[in-house]
Amino acid sequence: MQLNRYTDYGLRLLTYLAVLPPGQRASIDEISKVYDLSRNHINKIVHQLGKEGIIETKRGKGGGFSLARPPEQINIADMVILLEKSMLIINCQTPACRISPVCKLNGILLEAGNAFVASLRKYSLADLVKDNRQPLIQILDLK
Amino acid sequence: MQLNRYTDYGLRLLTYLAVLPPGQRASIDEISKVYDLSRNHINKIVHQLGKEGIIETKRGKGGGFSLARPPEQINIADMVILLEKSMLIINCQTPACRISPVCKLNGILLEAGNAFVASLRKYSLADLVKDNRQPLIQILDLK
DNA sequence: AGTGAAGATACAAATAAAATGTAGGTTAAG
DNA sequence: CTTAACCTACATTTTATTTGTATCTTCACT
Repeated sequence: MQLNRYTDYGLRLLTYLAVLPPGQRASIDEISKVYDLSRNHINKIVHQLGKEGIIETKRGKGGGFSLARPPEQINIADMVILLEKSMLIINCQTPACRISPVCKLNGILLEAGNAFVASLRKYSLADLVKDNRQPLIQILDLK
Repeated sequence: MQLNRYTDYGLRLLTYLAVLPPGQRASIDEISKVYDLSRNHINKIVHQLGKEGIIETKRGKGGGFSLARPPEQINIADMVILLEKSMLIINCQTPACRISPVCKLNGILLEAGNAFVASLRKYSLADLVKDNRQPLIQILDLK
């Protein structure tokens, strides 16, 4: 019942980008250093988010990446769903459960999972930065 | 973002007990066989649920266990919280996140976790059995 | 009393998933 | 053509979960 670190790191990364002044780019190196996280993990996340169109990546010297849309338009729920491999709360198939054809548990857990996502959906990246951009800029050593 | 098998098995076990005619007892052997699950895992779950007072266990010949309260009074949310080791959605401490003092993410995820639990809280063990006791009895080979 | 069936308890091993690491490829700026 | 950046693939390590083995204790029945 815990999100993967991959997802966690992804959200930290997106927070970083939300704080970054528009027009500026971040690099994998920069982010893995400031948060002290596995460079490779950040690498993978950047790659995925790039493919998914959440961030715009630029190769080569002076390259890097930045949010593809304004933070207001990037929803937390979407990001969690994207980064987390699976949102299934239980797996009735493995190991197979013989009562699954008549079991109501799956529906109940599905509903709860939806409630989780619906709650997240109230927030966007902008909410992560609202009212605390300055302290974030300082801690993240930006500008 | 998935419950442990331990929790899953625990819920299957509780479903079994909810279907069981009042006054009857189940055994570890019986349950691990009918669901085809690790005997040891079921053993541990029975032990925990016994300690927590959810089920009443009886040692010795003719022993076994059954629900300590009527299914209506056993809430799904409570069972998930009990069985799952931790309900924390992320861990800002390990690996430590330097922005955590000013980070709003934790609060947002906490709120979502609460929404998850609140959704589960609408249901009790009785709801798992309502309207499908007969097919369950058949599949579980009871009586 | 003795036997067998049941849960209680402890620890060890195996498995799977996640996290991390290494290496080289590709692109683009200067 | 060199350097800085992302891209891609694969290998390794670590951790948590799951499963297994063994023994102890309790209790009913003979």
